Amino acid sequence: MPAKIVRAQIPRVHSIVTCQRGEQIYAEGDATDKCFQVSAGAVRVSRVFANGGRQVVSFHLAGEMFGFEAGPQHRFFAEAIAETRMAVFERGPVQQHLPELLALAVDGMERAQEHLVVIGRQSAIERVALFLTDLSNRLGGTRQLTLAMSRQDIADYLALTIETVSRAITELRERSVIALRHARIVYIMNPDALRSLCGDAASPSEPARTG
Amino acid sequence: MPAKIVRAQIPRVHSIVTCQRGEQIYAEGDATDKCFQVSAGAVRVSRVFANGGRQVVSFHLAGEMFGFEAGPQHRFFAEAIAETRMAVFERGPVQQHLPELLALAVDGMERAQEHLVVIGRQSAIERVALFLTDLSNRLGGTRQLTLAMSRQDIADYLALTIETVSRAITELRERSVIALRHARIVYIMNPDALRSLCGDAASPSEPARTG
DNA sequence: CGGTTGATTGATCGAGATCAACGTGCGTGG
DNA sequence: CCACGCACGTTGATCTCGATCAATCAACCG
Repeated sequence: MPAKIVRAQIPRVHSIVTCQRGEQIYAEGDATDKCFQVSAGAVRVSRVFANGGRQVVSFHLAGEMFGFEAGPQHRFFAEAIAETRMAVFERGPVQQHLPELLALAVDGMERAQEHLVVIGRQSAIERVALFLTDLSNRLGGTRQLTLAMSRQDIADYLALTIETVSRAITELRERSVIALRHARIVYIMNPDALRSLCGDAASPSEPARTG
Repeated sequence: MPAKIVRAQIPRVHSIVTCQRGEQIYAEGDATDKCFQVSAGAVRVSRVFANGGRQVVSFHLAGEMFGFEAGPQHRFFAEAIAETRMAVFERGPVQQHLPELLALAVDGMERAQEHLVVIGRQSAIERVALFLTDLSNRLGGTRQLTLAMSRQDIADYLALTIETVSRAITELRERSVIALRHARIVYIMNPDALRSLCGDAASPSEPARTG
Protein backbone atom coordinates (compact mmCIF):
# COMPACT_ATOMS: atom_id res chain seq x y z
CA MET A 1 0.00 0.00 0.00
CA PRO A 2 1.32 3.43 -0.89
CA ALA A 3 2.56 5.53 1.94
CA LYS A 4 4.52 8.36 0.41
CA ILE A 5 2.51 11.25 -0.88
CA VAL A 6 3.79 14.05 -3.00
CA ARG A 7 2.77 17.44 -1.74
CA ALA A 8 4.26 19.57 -4.44
CA GLN A 9 4.70 23.27 -3.92
CA ILE A 10 3.49 24.81 -7.12
CA PRO A 11 2.88 28.55 -7.04
CA ARG A 12 0.41 30.55 -9.07
CA VAL A 13 -2.80 29.15 -7.70
CA HIS A 14 -5.54 30.06 -10.06
CA SER A 15 -8.32 29.92 -7.53
CA ILE A 16 -9.76 28.20 -4.49
CA VAL A 17 -13.01 26.30 -4.87
CA THR A 18 -15.28 24.53 -2.43
CA CYS A 19 -17.26 21.42 -3.31
CA GLN A 20 -20.14 19.86 -1.44
CA ARG A 21 -20.17 16.21 -0.47
CA GLY A 22 -21.03 14.17 -3.60
CA GLU A 23 -20.26 16.98 -6.01
CA GLN A 24 -18.46 16.10 -9.22
CA ILE A 25 -15.11 17.78 -9.83
CA TYR A 26 -14.54 16.38 -13.28
CA ALA A 27 -15.97 13.58 -15.40
CA GLU A 28 -14.48 10.99 -17.67
CA GLY A 29 -14.00 12.72 -21.02
CA ASP A 30 -13.62 16.23 -19.56
CA ALA A 31 -10.65 18.28 -20.68
CA THR A 32 -7.53 17.83 -18.57
CA ASP A 33 -6.94 21.55 -18.37
CA LYS A 34 -6.59 21.84 -14.61
CA CYS A 35 -5.26 19.97 -11.66
CA PHE A 36 -6.10 20.26 -8.00
CA GLN A 37 -4.69 20.21 -4.51
CA VAL A 38 -6.97 19.35 -1.62
CA SER A 39 -6.74 21.79 1.24
CA ALA A 40 -9.55 20.30 3.33
CA GLY A 41 -11.91 17.38 2.81
CA ALA A 42 -11.40 14.34 0.61
CA VAL A 43 -11.76 13.35 -3.04
CA ARG A 44 -12.51 10.06 -4.75
CA VAL A 45 -11.16 9.24 -8.23
CA SER A 46 -12.97 6.36 -9.88
CA ARG A 47 -14.28 4.71 -12.99
CA VAL A 48 -17.96 3.85 -13.29
CA PHE A 49 -19.13 0.89 -15.34
CA ALA A 50 -22.18 0.36 -17.48
CA ASN A 51 -23.60 -2.12 -14.95
CA GLY A 52 -23.34 0.44 -12.16
CA GLY A 53 -20.15 -1.05 -10.73
CA ARG A 54 -17.31 1.25 -9.74
CA GLN A 55 -13.59 0.99 -9.18
CA VAL A 56 -12.08 3.68 -7.00
CA VAL A 57 -8.53 4.29 -8.18
CA SER A 58 -7.48 6.64 -5.42
CA PHE A 59 -8.55 8.82 -2.54
CA HIS A 60 -6.97 12.22 -2.01
CA LEU A 61 -6.74 13.83 1.40
CA ALA A 62 -5.62 17.25 2.57
CA GLY A 63 -2.35 18.27 0.98
CA GLU A 64 -2.54 15.79 -1.87
CA MET A 65 -2.72 16.62 -5.57
CA PHE A 66 -4.80 14.93 -8.23
CA GLY A 67 -6.24 15.41 -11.71
CA PHE A 68 -2.98 15.38 -13.60
CA GLU A 69 -3.14 13.18 -16.70
CA ALA A 70 -1.29 12.67 -19.95
CA GLY A 71 -4.02 12.82 -22.57
CA PRO A 72 -6.38 15.68 -23.39
CA GLN A 73 -9.30 13.99 -21.61
CA HIS A 74 -9.79 12.64 -18.12
CA ARG A 75 -10.07 8.87 -17.91
CA PHE A 76 -11.79 8.85 -14.53
CA PHE A 77 -14.39 10.67 -12.47
CA ALA A 78 -13.40 12.81 -9.52
CA GLU A 79 -15.91 13.64 -6.80
CA ALA A 80 -15.79 15.22 -3.37
CA ILE A 81 -16.73 12.67 -0.69
CA ALA A 82 -17.07 15.35 1.95
CA GLU A 83 -17.21 19.12 1.86
CA THR A 84 -13.88 19.87 0.22
CA ARG A 85 -11.77 22.93 -0.43
CA MET A 86 -9.23 22.76 -3.22
CA ALA A 87 -6.67 24.91 -4.93
CA VAL A 88 -7.07 24.83 -8.72
CA PHE A 89 -4.05 25.04 -11.02
CA GLU A 90 -4.27 25.83 -14.69
CA ARG A 91 -2.49 23.28 -16.75
CA GLY A 92 -0.57 25.74 -18.89
CA PRO A 93 1.44 27.51 -16.18
CA VAL A 94 1.90 24.24 -14.30
CA GLN A 95 3.76 22.78 -17.26
CA GLN A 96 6.65 25.04 -16.28
CA HIS A 97 7.23 23.02 -13.14
CA LEU A 98 8.51 19.83 -14.68
CA PRO A 99 10.40 18.46 -11.68
CA GLU A 100 7.34 18.75 -9.43
CA LEU A 101 5.13 17.22 -12.09
CA LEU A 102 7.55 14.38 -12.53
CA ALA A 103 7.52 13.66 -8.80
CA LEU A 104 3.74 13.77 -8.89
CA ALA A 105 3.48 11.40 -11.82
CA VAL A 106 6.02 8.94 -10.44
CA ASP A 107 4.25 8.97 -7.12
CA GLY A 108 0.94 8.33 -8.85
CA MET A 109 2.51 5.45 -10.75
CA GLU A 110 3.92 3.88 -7.62
CA ARG A 111 0.71 4.24 -5.69
CA ALA A 112 -1.25 2.64 -8.52
CA GLN A 113 1.26 -0.21 -8.74
CA GLU A 114 1.09 -0.89 -5.01
CA HIS A 115 -2.69 -0.74 -5.13
CA LEU A 116 -2.62 -3.20 -8.02
CA VAL A 117 -0.55 -5.69 -6.04
CA VAL A 118 -2.95 -5.45 -3.11
CA ILE A 119 -6.07 -5.95 -5.23
CA GLY A 120 -4.43 -8.77 -7.12
CA ARG A 121 -2.97 -10.79 -4.28
CA GLN A 122 -4.31 -9.96 -0.84
CA SER A 123 -7.32 -11.41 0.97
CA ALA A 124 -10.26 -9.30 2.11
CA ILE A 125 -9.03 -8.81 5.65
CA GLU A 126 -5.51 -8.03 4.47
CA ARG A 127 -6.88 -5.34 2.13
CA VAL A 128 -8.91 -3.73 4.88
CA ALA A 129 -6.01 -3.88 7.37
CA LEU A 130 -3.74 -2.35 4.76
CA PHE A 131 -6.28 0.33 3.96
CA LEU A 132 -6.49 1.40 7.60
CA THR A 133 -2.71 1.29 7.98
CA ASP A 134 -2.20 3.41 4.88
CA LEU A 135 -4.83 5.89 5.96
CA SER A 136 -3.25 6.18 9.40
CA ASN A 137 0.13 6.87 7.80
CA ARG A 138 -1.33 9.46 5.46
CA LEU A 139 -3.03 11.21 8.34
CA GLY A 140 0.35 11.55 10.01
CA GLY A 141 0.49 8.29 11.94
CA THR A 142 -2.50 9.02 14.11
CA ARG A 143 -4.25 6.12 15.81
CA GLN A 144 -7.66 7.72 15.68
CA LEU A 145 -8.96 7.74 12.11
CA THR A 146 -11.96 9.67 10.96
CA LEU A 147 -12.99 8.03 7.72
CA ALA A 148 -14.07 10.53 5.14
CA MET A 149 -15.48 7.78 2.94
CA SER A 150 -18.43 5.41 3.24
CA ARG A 151 -18.20 1.64 3.40
CA GLN A 152 -19.28 1.61 -0.25
CA ASP A 153 -16.33 3.84 -1.17
CA ILE A 154 -13.93 1.60 0.73
CA ALA A 155 -15.40 -1.49 -0.94
CA ASP A 156 -15.04 0.10 -4.38
CA TYR A 157 -11.46 1.05 -3.59
CA LEU A 158 -10.50 -2.41 -2.35
CA ALA A 159 -12.48 -4.27 -5.03
CA LEU A 160 -14.73 -5.92 -2.47
CA THR A 161 -18.40 -5.58 -1.55
CA ILE A 162 -19.72 -3.42 1.23
CA GLU A 163 -20.72 -6.55 3.18
CA THR A 164 -17.24 -8.02 2.99
CA VAL A 165 -15.70 -4.75 4.17
CA SER A 166 -18.15 -4.65 7.04
CA ARG A 167 -17.36 -8.23 8.06
CA ALA A 168 -13.62 -7.57 7.92
CA ILE A 169 -14.04 -4.54 10.15
CA THR A 170 -16.16 -6.56 12.54
CA GLU A 171 -13.48 -9.21 12.69
CA LEU A 172 -10.78 -6.63 13.42
CA ARG A 173 -13.00 -5.28 16.16
CA GLU A 174 -13.64 -8.74 17.62
CA ARG A 175 -9.91 -9.39 17.67
CA SER A 176 -9.47 -6.07 19.52
CA VAL A 177 -7.16 -4.78 16.80
CA ILE A 178 -9.38 -1.75 16.33
CA ALA A 179 -12.32 -0.18 18.12
CA LEU A 180 -15.17 1.86 16.63
CA ARG A 181 -16.56 4.93 18.32
CA HIS A 182 -18.79 5.43 15.35
CA ALA A 183 -18.90 3.59 12.02
CA ARG A 184 -16.68 6.36 10.63
CA ILE A 185 -14.35 6.78 13.62
CA VAL A 186 -11.79 4.02 13.99
CA TYR A 187 -9.32 3.73 16.83
CA ILE A 188 -6.33 1.51 16.18
CA MET A 189 -5.86 -0.34 19.45
CA ASN A 190 -3.02 -2.59 18.31
CA PRO A 191 -1.01 -1.12 15.43
CA ASP A 192 1.43 -4.06 15.39
CA ALA A 193 -1.36 -6.58 15.08
CA LEU A 194 -2.92 -4.49 12.33
CA ARG A 195 0.34 -4.35 10.44
CA SER A 196 0.92 -8.07 10.81
CA LEU A 197 -2.53 -8.66 9.30
CA CYS A 198 -1.47 -6.81 6.16
CA GLY A 199 0.35 -9.91 4.90
CA ASP A 200 3.19 -9.14 2.54
CA ALA A 201 2.80 -5.78 0.78
CA ALA A 202 3.00 -4.08 4.19
CA SER A 203 4.75 -0.74 4.07
CA PRO A 204 6.63 -0.66 7.41
CA SER A 205 5.12 2.71 8.41
CA GLU A 206 7.03 5.35 6.48
CA PRO A 207 6.05 8.80 7.64
CA ALA A 208 8.28 10.35 4.93
CA ARG A 209 6.76 12.91 2.61
CA THR A 210 7.89 14.73 -0.49
CA GLY A 211 7.24 18.42 -0.96
CA MET B 1 -6.16 -2.15 -20.25
CA PRO B 2 -3.35 0.13 -21.26
CA ALA B 3 -2.83 0.68 -24.93
CA LYS B 4 -0.58 3.67 -25.32
CA ILE B 5 3.11 3.08 -24.82
CA VAL B 6 5.71 5.72 -24.46
CA ARG B 7 8.75 5.12 -26.62
CA ALA B 8 10.85 8.02 -25.54
CA GLN B 9 13.85 9.09 -27.58
CA ILE B 10 16.57 9.61 -25.04
CA PRO B 11 20.07 9.89 -26.42
CA ARG B 12 23.33 8.93 -24.75
CA VAL B 13 22.85 5.21 -24.49
CA HIS B 14 25.31 3.91 -21.99
CA SER B 15 25.45 0.41 -23.38
CA ILE B 16 23.57 -2.45 -24.94
CA VAL B 17 23.16 -5.64 -22.93
CA THR B 18 21.71 -9.04 -23.71
CA CYS B 19 19.90 -11.17 -21.13
CA GLN B 20 19.02 -14.83 -21.33
CA ARG B 21 15.53 -16.11 -20.71
CA GLY B 22 14.91 -16.09 -16.94
CA GLU B 23 17.80 -13.79 -16.18
CA GLN B 24 17.27 -11.12 -13.54
CA ILE B 25 17.73 -7.52 -14.64
CA TYR B 26 17.28 -5.95 -11.24
CA ALA B 27 15.90 -7.03 -7.87
CA GLU B 28 13.72 -5.39 -5.27
CA GLY B 29 16.03 -3.23 -3.21
CA ASP B 30 18.60 -2.67 -5.97
CA ALA B 31 19.67 0.88 -6.67
CA THR B 32 17.53 2.72 -9.23
CA ASP B 33 20.60 4.02 -11.03
CA LYS B 34 19.66 2.90 -14.53
CA CYS B 35 16.68 2.50 -16.74
CA PHE B 36 16.20 0.34 -19.79
CA GLN B 37 14.65 0.21 -23.23
CA VAL B 38 13.89 -3.18 -24.74
CA SER B 39 15.14 -3.55 -28.28
CA ALA B 40 14.24 -7.21 -28.70
CA GLY B 41 12.63 -9.79 -26.43
CA ALA B 42 10.39 -9.17 -23.44
CA VAL B 43 10.68 -8.27 -19.77
CA ARG B 44 8.50 -9.02 -16.76
CA VAL B 45 8.29 -6.62 -13.80
CA SER B 46 6.83 -8.24 -10.69
CA ARG B 47 6.72 -8.54 -6.95
CA VAL B 48 7.37 -11.88 -5.29
CA PHE B 49 5.74 -12.80 -2.00
CA ALA B 50 6.99 -14.80 0.94
CA ASN B 51 4.56 -17.62 0.14
CA GLY B 52 5.94 -17.90 -3.40
CA GLY B 53 3.06 -15.99 -4.97
CA ARG B 54 3.79 -13.32 -7.54
CA GLN B 55 2.07 -10.29 -9.00
CA VAL B 56 3.31 -9.20 -12.40
CA VAL B 57 2.92 -5.44 -12.63
CA SER B 58 3.86 -5.06 -16.28
CA PHE B 59 5.36 -6.67 -19.35
CA HIS B 60 7.65 -4.68 -21.60
CA LEU B 61 8.05 -5.47 -25.28
CA ALA B 62 10.35 -4.15 -27.97
CA GLY B 63 10.51 -0.36 -27.92
CA GLU B 64 9.19 0.02 -24.39
CA MET B 65 11.05 1.53 -21.45
CA PHE B 66 11.06 0.34 -17.85
CA GLY B 67 12.98 0.56 -14.60
CA PHE B 68 12.31 4.21 -13.87
CA GLU B 69 11.31 4.79 -10.26
CA ALA B 70 11.15 7.60 -7.74
CA GLY B 71 12.99 6.26 -4.74
CA PRO B 72 16.61 5.14 -4.48
CA GLN B 73 15.65 1.45 -4.53
CA HIS B 74 13.61 -0.68 -6.90
CA ARG B 75 10.32 -1.89 -5.50
CA PHE B 76 9.95 -4.76 -7.96
CA PHE B 77 11.91 -7.47 -9.72
CA ALA B 78 12.62 -7.27 -13.44
CA GLU B 79 13.50 -10.39 -15.40
CA ALA B 80 13.88 -11.28 -19.06
CA ILE B 81 11.19 -13.77 -20.11
CA ALA B 82 12.93 -14.50 -23.38
CA GLU B 83 16.36 -13.71 -24.76
CA THR B 84 16.28 -9.93 -24.57
CA ARG B 85 18.43 -7.08 -25.83
CA MET B 86 18.18 -3.75 -24.06
CA ALA B 87 19.67 -0.30 -24.16
CA VAL B 88 20.81 0.84 -20.70
CA PHE B 89 20.56 4.48 -19.66
CA GLU B 90 22.39 5.93 -16.70
CA ARG B 91 20.07 7.76 -14.42
CA GLY B 92 22.19 10.86 -14.06
CA PRO B 93 22.28 12.00 -17.70
CA VAL B 94 18.67 10.91 -18.17
CA GLN B 95 17.55 13.41 -15.54
CA GLN B 96 18.22 16.11 -18.11
CA HIS B 97 15.32 14.92 -20.22
CA LEU B 98 12.46 15.90 -17.97
CA PRO B 99 9.71 16.08 -20.59
CA GLU B 100 10.45 12.54 -21.76
CA LEU B 101 10.63 11.27 -18.21
CA LEU B 102 7.36 12.94 -17.39
CA ALA B 103 5.68 11.26 -20.35
CA LEU B 104 7.16 7.97 -19.22
CA ALA B 105 5.96 8.35 -15.65
CA VAL B 106 2.48 9.49 -16.62
CA ASP B 107 2.21 6.60 -19.05
CA GLY B 108 3.32 4.20 -16.33
CA MET B 109 0.73 5.66 -13.99
CA GLU B 110 -2.06 5.33 -16.51
CA ARG B 111 -1.13 1.79 -17.42
CA ALA B 112 -1.05 0.78 -13.76
CA GLN B 113 -4.43 2.45 -13.17
CA GLU B 114 -6.03 0.68 -16.11
CA HIS B 115 -4.51 -2.59 -14.99
CA LEU B 116 -5.91 -1.98 -11.53
CA VAL B 117 -9.42 -1.47 -12.85
CA VAL B 118 -9.19 -4.71 -14.82
CA ILE B 119 -7.92 -6.75 -11.88
CA GLY B 120 -10.48 -5.20 -9.59
CA ARG B 121 -13.60 -5.48 -11.68
CA GLN B 122 -13.36 -7.86 -14.64
CA SER B 123 -14.09 -11.59 -14.80
CA ALA B 124 -11.49 -14.16 -15.75
CA ILE B 125 -12.50 -14.37 -19.40
CA GLU B 126 -12.71 -10.61 -19.69
CA ARG B 127 -9.18 -10.27 -18.33
CA VAL B 128 -7.81 -12.80 -20.77
CA ALA B 129 -9.66 -11.27 -23.72
CA LEU B 130 -8.36 -7.85 -22.70
CA PHE B 131 -4.85 -9.19 -22.33
CA LEU B 132 -4.87 -10.57 -25.85
CA THR B 133 -6.42 -7.40 -27.25
CA ASP B 134 -3.84 -5.24 -25.52
CA LEU B 135 -1.00 -7.43 -26.69
CA SER B 136 -2.28 -7.34 -30.24
CA ASN B 137 -2.42 -3.55 -30.11
CA ARG B 138 1.08 -3.31 -28.66
CA LEU B 139 2.42 -5.57 -31.38
CA GLY B 140 1.03 -3.16 -33.97
CA GLY B 141 -2.46 -4.56 -34.39
CA THR B 142 -1.38 -7.92 -35.71
CA ARG B 143 -3.82 -10.81 -35.52
CA GLN B 144 -1.13 -13.43 -35.05
CA LEU B 145 0.38 -13.14 -31.57
CA THR B 146 3.48 -14.92 -30.45
CA LEU B 147 3.32 -14.91 -26.68
CA ALA B 148 6.69 -14.26 -25.10
CA MET B 149 5.35 -15.27 -21.69
CA SER B 150 4.21 -18.53 -20.15
CA ARG B 151 0.72 -19.27 -18.86
CA GLN B 152 2.11 -18.76 -15.37
CA ASP B 153 3.30 -15.27 -16.30
CA ILE B 154 -0.08 -14.41 -17.77
CA ALA B 155 -1.83 -15.74 -14.68
CA ASP B 156 0.43 -13.68 -12.40
CA TYR B 157 -0.23 -10.59 -14.52
CA LEU B 158 -4.00 -11.02 -14.52
CA ALA B 159 -4.19 -12.13 -10.86
CA LEU B 160 -5.61 -15.52 -11.80
CA THR B 161 -4.27 -19.07 -11.64
CA ILE B 162 -2.65 -20.87 -14.52
CA GLU B 163 -5.63 -23.23 -14.69
CA THR B 164 -8.14 -20.42 -14.97
CA VAL B 165 -6.11 -18.78 -17.74
CA SER B 166 -5.96 -22.08 -19.56
CA ARG B 167 -9.72 -22.59 -19.27
CA ALA B 168 -10.41 -19.07 -20.50
CA ILE B 169 -8.19 -19.66 -23.53
CA THR B 170 -9.92 -22.96 -24.20
CA GLU B 171 -13.28 -21.23 -24.06
CA LEU B 172 -12.14 -18.55 -26.49
CA ARG B 173 -10.93 -21.31 -28.78
CA GLU B 174 -14.20 -23.25 -28.50
CA ARG B 175 -16.12 -20.10 -29.36
CA SER B 176 -13.84 -19.69 -32.42
CA VAL B 177 -12.74 -16.26 -31.23
CA ILE B 178 -9.13 -17.35 -31.38
CA ALA B 179 -7.19 -20.33 -32.69
CA LEU B 180 -3.95 -21.80 -31.38
CA ARG B 181 -1.21 -23.02 -33.67
CA HIS B 182 0.86 -23.71 -30.63
CA ALA B 183 0.22 -22.88 -26.97
CA ARG B 184 2.30 -19.73 -27.50
CA ILE B 185 1.00 -18.76 -30.94
CA VAL B 186 -2.46 -17.26 -30.90
CA TYR B 187 -4.42 -16.28 -33.99
CA ILE B 188 -7.26 -13.86 -33.41
CA MET B 189 -10.03 -15.17 -35.67
CA ASN B 190 -12.70 -12.71 -34.61
CA PRO B 191 -11.30 -9.43 -33.27
CA ASP B 192 -14.77 -7.92 -32.81
CA ALA B 193 -15.93 -10.84 -30.71
CA LEU B 194 -12.73 -10.63 -28.69
CA ARG B 195 -13.23 -6.94 -28.05
CA SER B 196 -16.85 -7.44 -27.07
CA LEU B 197 -15.73 -10.01 -24.52
CA CYS B 198 -13.57 -7.39 -22.83
CA GLY B 199 -16.60 -6.00 -21.01
CA ASP B 200 -16.27 -2.35 -20.06
CA ALA B 201 -12.63 -1.23 -19.74
CA ALA B 202 -12.20 -2.01 -23.43
CA SER B 203 -9.78 0.32 -25.11
CA PRO B 204 -11.34 0.67 -28.60
CA SER B 205 -8.06 -0.24 -30.34
CA GLU B 206 -5.86 2.84 -30.17
CA PRO B 207 -2.76 2.30 -32.25
CA ALA B 208 -1.44 5.70 -31.14
CA ARG B 209 2.04 5.90 -29.64
CA THR B 210 4.09 8.59 -28.00
CA GLY B 211 7.73 9.05 -28.83
C1' DC C 1 -41.50 9.95 17.35
C1' DG C 2 -41.55 7.66 12.24
C1' DG C 3 -38.76 7.91 7.94
C1' DT C 4 -34.58 7.54 5.68
C1' DT C 5 -29.86 6.42 4.91
C1' DG C 6 -25.86 3.76 5.99
C1' DA C 7 -23.91 -0.25 8.42
C1' DT C 8 -24.12 -4.87 10.24
C1' DT C 9 -25.41 -9.63 10.32
C1' DG C 10 -27.18 -13.96 8.41
C1' DA C 11 -28.12 -17.57 4.64
C1' DT C 12 -26.98 -19.20 0.32
C1' DC C 13 -24.60 -19.21 -4.14
C1' DG C 14 -20.99 -19.29 -7.50
C1' DA C 15 -16.53 -17.99 -9.91
C1' DG C 16 -12.28 -19.10 -9.47
C1' DA C 17 -8.73 -21.56 -6.45
C1' DT C 18 -6.89 -25.81 -5.30
C1' DC C 19 -5.78 -30.58 -5.77
C1' DA C 20 -4.94 -34.16 -9.01
C1' DA C 21 -4.32 -36.47 -13.38
C1' DC C 22 -3.35 -36.46 -17.99
C1' DG C 23 -1.43 -34.53 -22.64
C1' DT C 24 1.94 -32.64 -25.66
C1' DG C 25 5.91 -30.86 -27.42
C1' DC C 26 10.69 -30.82 -27.48
C1' DG C 27 15.52 -31.65 -26.57
C1' DT C 28 18.95 -35.18 -25.46
C1' DG C 29 21.35 -39.29 -25.79
C1' DG C 30 21.40 -44.02 -27.28
C1' DC D 1 15.59 -42.00 -35.91
C1' DC D 2 13.26 -43.19 -31.90
C1' DA D 3 12.76 -43.62 -26.67
C1' DC D 4 13.01 -41.35 -22.71
C1' DG D 5 12.53 -37.38 -19.58
C1' DC D 6 11.04 -33.07 -18.43
C1' DA D 7 8.72 -28.71 -18.59
C1' DC D 8 4.63 -26.67 -19.88
C1' DG D 9 -0.19 -26.82 -20.73
C1' DT D 10 -4.89 -28.72 -20.44
C1' DT D 11 -8.72 -30.95 -18.26
C1' DG D 12 -11.44 -32.71 -14.37
C1' DA D 13 -13.27 -32.84 -9.35
C1' DT D 14 -13.89 -30.48 -5.34
C1' DC D 15 -13.50 -26.67 -2.08
C1' DT D 16 -13.58 -21.91 -0.44
C1' DC D 17 -13.76 -17.06 -0.07
C1' DG D 18 -16.19 -13.45 -1.17
C1' DA D 19 -20.59 -12.14 -3.81
C1' DT D 20 -25.36 -11.98 -3.60
C1' DC D 21 -29.83 -11.90 -1.55
C1' DA D 22 -32.34 -10.67 2.51
C1' DA D 23 -33.30 -8.89 7.02
C1' DT D 24 -32.20 -6.24 10.89
C1' DC D 25 -30.03 -2.47 13.35
C1' DA D 26 -28.29 2.30 14.42
C1' DA D 27 -27.92 7.28 13.64
C1' DC D 28 -29.57 11.21 12.26
C1' DC D 29 -33.21 14.50 11.09
C1' DG D 30 -37.77 16.21 9.90
